[in-house]
Amino acid sequence: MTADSAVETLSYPETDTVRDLVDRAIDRGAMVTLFGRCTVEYDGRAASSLGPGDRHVTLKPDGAALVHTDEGQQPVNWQPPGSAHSVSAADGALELCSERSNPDETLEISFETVAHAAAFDVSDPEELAVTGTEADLKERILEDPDLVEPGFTPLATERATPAGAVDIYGEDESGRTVVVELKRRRVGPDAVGQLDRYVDALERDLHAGTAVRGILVAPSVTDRARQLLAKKGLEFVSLEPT
Amino acid sequence: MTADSAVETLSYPETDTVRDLVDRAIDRGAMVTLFGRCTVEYDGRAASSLGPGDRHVTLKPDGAALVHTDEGQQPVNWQPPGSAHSVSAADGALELCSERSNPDETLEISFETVAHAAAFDVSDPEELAVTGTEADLKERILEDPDLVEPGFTPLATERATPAGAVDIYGEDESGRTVVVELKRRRVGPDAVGQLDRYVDALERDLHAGTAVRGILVAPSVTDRARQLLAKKGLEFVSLEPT
DNA sequence: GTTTGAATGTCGCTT
DNA sequence: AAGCGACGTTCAAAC
Repeated sequence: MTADSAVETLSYPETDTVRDLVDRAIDRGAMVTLFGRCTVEYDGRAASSLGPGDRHVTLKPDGAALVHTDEGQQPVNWQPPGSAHSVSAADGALELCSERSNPDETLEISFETVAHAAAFDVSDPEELAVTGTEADLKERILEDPDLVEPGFTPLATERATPAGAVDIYGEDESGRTVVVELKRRRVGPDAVGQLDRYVDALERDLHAGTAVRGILVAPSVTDRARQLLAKKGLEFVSLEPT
Repeated sequence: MTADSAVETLSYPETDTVRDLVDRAIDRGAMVTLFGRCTVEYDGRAASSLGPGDRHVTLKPDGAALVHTDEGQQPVNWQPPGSAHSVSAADGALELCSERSNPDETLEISFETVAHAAAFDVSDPEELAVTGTEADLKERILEDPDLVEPGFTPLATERATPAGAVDIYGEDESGRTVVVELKRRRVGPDAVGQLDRYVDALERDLHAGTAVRGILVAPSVTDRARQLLAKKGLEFVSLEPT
């Protein structure tokens, strides 16, 4: 791939010209970006309408489409990967359409003016390596179970219960069954509910009369979550991710 | 704004040239996009490392930063709005840095090659109008409460309880208190837990002995959620958003 | 394909 | 600032 072939750009192009560029780029699996004044209509899981304004549009070769304004981390409109992009020129306006099924969703972008268009031939062999996730926290506890409490012995991870898979399943110093739910950050009531369902499911699953301890491991909890923990007879251990 | 001033672009620029363009664009509140071979390091709530590859980078005037590969709807790396962008040229490589505090987070992008750079002056006065949301579902039920059940009378929305605000609070035909939790799509156990907390909180809040009915309104429920509903003595009404 | 829960979730609203 | 819940959440893994 030569430098010249990797990027194709147009500034304030004729509609037919940019249509051709976009069409060819989609065909060869390039990434397309457009900037200009446009309107956007979406219909699918919900429906939305966006009046005229300057936006940045990205069409990815995997079928994803993104419409970004000058504000916000999230696109104002989008289409998920797997959608089919198409382009046309009607009445001097550039029209982009991205459709998918299951669920049926359509995104239509109509450009009044295209200020800039570009096609990029992308090559990205690298995987993102993330640390500091819940999975990391789990590994840390498995290496040093005393972080939960002295004498804690992990017996299984992702142990199945009727209420779903438990993060860490084990027993305490005196042999009582312990369920540990991990969260990498401060938790609210939802996580307590999750832990409670696991404890409940295990108490039913095991022999009657078996008391199961539930321990929530997280950096901290909200007030409501703390109350809910107390009410449910569950415990909390404060532990920061590395 | 003239057509010529709205967009500035460079293809395979010298490092110093693109640094100046980016610097000026950040200063004047323009949106910047770059495409080229780069590495990305993030450190903050988590930490990540991304080896060399072709990516598309966006710097927004509100402080958001986005790094997109050729795949996926979500950026591979990013920085939220409110971050401070800076650019420098070191050893012939273009370096972008986006930092924020609270929490402290840093995103560093190092370009081996910049294939394309652009600065866009954005103007977007329009608000996005979305329909088909939970708020729409609520309005629909308030207009026609029989959708929940014949004889249902809404008394309040967002009624405060110790467990949070209830979507719709009302009473049934026979005067029993009813709590309605709305979901615009198929729900899992979390929504049942939420409804249960509201019912529980209201039964404590009202005079002792007052039975409170809890009704989950959603298109459908998962198996686990249905079991949890039954166990908690809660009800379910199937209702699709328009 | 459905279900489940994590996420650097993000976003908006209320306290 | 913190808490809480919605979101066209998206995403990946398990079933």
